[in-house]
Amino acid sequence: MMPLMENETHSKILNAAKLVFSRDGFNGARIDQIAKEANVNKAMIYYHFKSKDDLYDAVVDSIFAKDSLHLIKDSGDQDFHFAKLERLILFFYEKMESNKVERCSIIAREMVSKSDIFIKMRDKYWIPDFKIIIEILESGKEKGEFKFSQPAELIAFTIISHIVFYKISEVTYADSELYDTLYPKN
Amino acid sequence: MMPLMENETHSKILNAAKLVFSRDGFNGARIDQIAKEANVNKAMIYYHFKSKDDLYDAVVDSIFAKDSLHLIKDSGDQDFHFAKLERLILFFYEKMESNKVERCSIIAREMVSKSDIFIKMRDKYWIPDFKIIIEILESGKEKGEFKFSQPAELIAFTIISHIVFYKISEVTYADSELYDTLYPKN
DNA sequence: CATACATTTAACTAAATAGTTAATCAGTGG
DNA sequence: CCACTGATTAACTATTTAGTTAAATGTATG
Repeated sequence: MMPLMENETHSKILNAAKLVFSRDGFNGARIDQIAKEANVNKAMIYYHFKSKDDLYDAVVDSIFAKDSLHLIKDSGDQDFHFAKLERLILFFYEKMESNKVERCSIIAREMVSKSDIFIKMRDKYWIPDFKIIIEILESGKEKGEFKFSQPAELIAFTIISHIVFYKISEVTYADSELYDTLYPKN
Repeated sequence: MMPLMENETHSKILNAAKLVFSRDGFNGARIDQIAKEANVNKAMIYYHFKSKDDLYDAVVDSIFAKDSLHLIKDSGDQDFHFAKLERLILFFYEKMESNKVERCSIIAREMVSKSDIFIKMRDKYWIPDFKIIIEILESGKEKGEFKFSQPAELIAFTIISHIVFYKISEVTYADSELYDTLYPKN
């Protein structure tokens, strides 16, 4: 069979790795366990990926790389900053929804580590999203559509961090007595 | 020398363990490294603690056990719920400030794990704090001092989560270009 | 079929790491 | 000064774990 869509084994490994890394963290994750859950011989992991680090890197990229706010920054009506901001917030919320558990687990753990991967995530994925929100807040303020006296960075931070923490907590408080009240729809 | 204050070696180990566990996470932390940073022979760790898990447990307790909101719940003026809430929020903020890096690192990592320790932290330390805030919000609403239509749980969650995430992010964005704007005083 | 190339496997290695042990040291009381 | 107790050490063990290898198995192509 020709490699029609990237590669069957490759994606089986990547999917299992997503689950195991997000469940157990990088240091807690076991290559043998990933192989087992991918239903694949361990050596296949090293056939497709250089190392455990490399595999983790691929997992992080597959979760974060494809949904920067840049993708929709310039779509839709450009005149109304409120609608623009609303669209970005909704997009960001929905991106946190997709792969929620994997994404949130990795974010939470990486936020407080100082690994190379963390630096990459922060500077390559998070800060650019931050800046897009900041940009819209500031240009909306210039046009008189928004009014605020705090730095735009702080407003942007408040918006983003609230969504992120709300989603991380959804993972945290699942099975607890508060869950149903905090997350009524689920 | 008599063991005048708990034990010299014991607390040297505990302090080093706090640093190492919070920096590297439970699975990333090395007993040898803790021994090294505590300036203590490795076997001393097993003389004072049953296992790595037991040591981690002690670390978590030493960071979280001593500052429940219960401690100040009934202090001060009991008539004005706004002042009461303000006092609790301030206390909570200050408790997040003390041992900030260790506390936040452990919280962030434990939030998305499902370990026994996590369940203990959530049910023994976090949810009780939640409930104290909820209680005050509700009794303040009854007396007509507060007005809100959302469930009190959600308001309490919003208050607490914002402080927690703000502090976790302080650890996250240290050394980044956004740090000075988000955390101007430091 | 035969050659080449990609994929897969079981068995192996080397290093790391949590935990143990048996011996030693230092102080205290009789 | 001897016996006892708690504290401390260096050396050791058993296991786990990331990573390797060499051989086997397809799979396509001339």
